[in-house]
Amino acid sequence: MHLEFRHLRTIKAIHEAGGLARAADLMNITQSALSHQVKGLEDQAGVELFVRRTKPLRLSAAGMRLLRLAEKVLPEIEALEDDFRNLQSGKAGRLHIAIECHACFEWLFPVLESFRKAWPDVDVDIRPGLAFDALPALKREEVDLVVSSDPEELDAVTFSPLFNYEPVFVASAQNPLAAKDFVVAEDFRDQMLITYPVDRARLDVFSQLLTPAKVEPRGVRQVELTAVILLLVASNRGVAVLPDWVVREVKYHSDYVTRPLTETGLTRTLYAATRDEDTTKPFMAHLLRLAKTIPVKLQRS
Amino acid sequence: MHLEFRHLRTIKAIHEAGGLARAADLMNITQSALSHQVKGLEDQAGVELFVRRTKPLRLSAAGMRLLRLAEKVLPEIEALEDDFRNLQSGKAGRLHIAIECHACFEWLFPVLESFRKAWPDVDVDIRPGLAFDALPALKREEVDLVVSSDPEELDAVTFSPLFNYEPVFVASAQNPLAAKDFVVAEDFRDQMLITYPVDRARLDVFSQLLTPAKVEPRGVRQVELTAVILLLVASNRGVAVLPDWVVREVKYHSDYVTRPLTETGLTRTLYAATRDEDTTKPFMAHLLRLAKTIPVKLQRS
DNA sequence: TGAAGATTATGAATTTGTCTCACGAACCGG
DNA sequence: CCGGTTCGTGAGACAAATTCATAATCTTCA
Repeated sequence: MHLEFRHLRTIKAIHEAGGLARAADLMNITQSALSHQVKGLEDQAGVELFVRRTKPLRLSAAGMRLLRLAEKVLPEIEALEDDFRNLQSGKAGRLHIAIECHACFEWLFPVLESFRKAWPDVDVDIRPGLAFDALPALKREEVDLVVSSDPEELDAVTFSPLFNYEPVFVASAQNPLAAKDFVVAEDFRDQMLITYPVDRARLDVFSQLLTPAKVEPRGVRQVELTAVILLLVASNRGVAVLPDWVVREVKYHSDYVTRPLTETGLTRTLYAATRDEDTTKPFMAHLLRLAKTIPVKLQRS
Repeated sequence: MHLEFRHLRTIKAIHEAGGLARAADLMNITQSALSHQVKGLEDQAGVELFVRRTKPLRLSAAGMRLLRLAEKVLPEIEALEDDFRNLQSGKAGRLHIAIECHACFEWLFPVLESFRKAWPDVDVDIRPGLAFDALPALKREEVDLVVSSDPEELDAVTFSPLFNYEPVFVASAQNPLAAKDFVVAEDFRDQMLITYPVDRARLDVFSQLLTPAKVEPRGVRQVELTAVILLLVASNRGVAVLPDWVVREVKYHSDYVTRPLTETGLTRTLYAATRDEDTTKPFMAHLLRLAKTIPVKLQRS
């Protein structure tokens, strides 16, 4: 059986117009074409779709069954076409975000909340589990935006700077290092370092400090949640290096102190990587704008 | 946009096969054909359905949207084709019944209950409101079976006899006519006659007795429900003529008596009228068989 | 009942659209 | 870099849908 949407539209039109001839008008098609079409359909289905006893053609029981299908399916198609129109006009789209930096949830959520209100038809999602290979995934269109602090020269990909942050040293007030005004690489040698469970290359403390200085801490413990890291630090089970905004967000824990890394402190920049084609899209531009302003406001409050 | 089922199947196949070439195999079609098809679809939709950056073609966001439609719609079509197959094989069908005889509900319900168990895919219904014109409605396929006690010679329609019944006179034990062994037309002249609210031609008491004898009762009162008719009769507010099976069904009311009409009693036959084409269908044959046996059993019990 | 008007059916010709074939281009893994 | 794989493209073959012209029915109304 070779049913097609055309047939569904035909059935619906004949039902609504109450006859073949009027339906043909409605569809800007010849009455003859409809007659042929109906005949072909009935042949293929092996079922009489219309009562031919009466002259203004009427649907039979089987025809009614088909009509019900049509009334269920045709609106679905219109919805799809609507969605596609939105996609074309840039009102809708997909915005799947990969974050390399593990702590970015903290400022990203407020940004996305604000974004969703403005662009309800954009499919927003955060894709965890591709901390590695996030940029290849971007090129493959598996994700549409990558948050990273390591920009690369990449074809067809733009890195937009979002905001600066400072990775800061966090330790218990009981920790001897709390006495120092700032800490340096060597200070980590006899410390237990608590980090997010990601590759060392993605951790500022290693990429910016320890690896260049060839310093290995006494031990490294990987912990998933920021709150738990701070808990462990506060009870002097180890030290950590976290972006300043993270520490500020949960400053009500007063059992730990923060110190700059190196005398001057480190400054890093967070970037959003997007495909060139997407970067100009209205909703993407809007998101980038939000991601530049909202985190800064959060830090001030 | 000219979406067709073909496209939905294509999208689904490409997704499942993970590539154009394999999908083409799956659909017994050339890879080239699929390429053309996809291109045409994308042109019409104005949306990229696939990510072409990667070599084994993958669905884009818009493609996924289309895939979701496909997965929703395609099963619906299969369900329809299933239904049509059942219609063809005679497992399914429509059985809308028009009853001219107002009291037939009494035996018809048990019949239909039994029938539905055997033919769950047949759409059974009783269509009230066409006591008149039931036979034209049958020819127009608005209904599929008419229960009537007045067979006619009609082209393309078969009248199958179901069972015999006897219209009997019912009156209060207080009514003087209760003293008679049987009643005749003249006896009605000074009685209040209670009938169903239908045309006189459809009432046995008129068509078989009073109209031929040109007798008019003192008055006629029309009442919808059998139980109410018997209630009124029992309290001697009038007399009635009902099919014997009806009276037997509710015999626990002992305040009324029944008497034959005329010395020998009347015998009538109930018929089922069906379109010739339907009469041979298995489910219709089954229903007719049930309608011949079940009412008889009911009368005996 | 018969004629006019409306509605559907049919066959041949035409147009439209889809598929195949053959080939080329791009990509992947070793 | 090269064979193998996958996708894209254009031309021609083929199938299917539509139109045109006309016939066959049915409905209505006088």
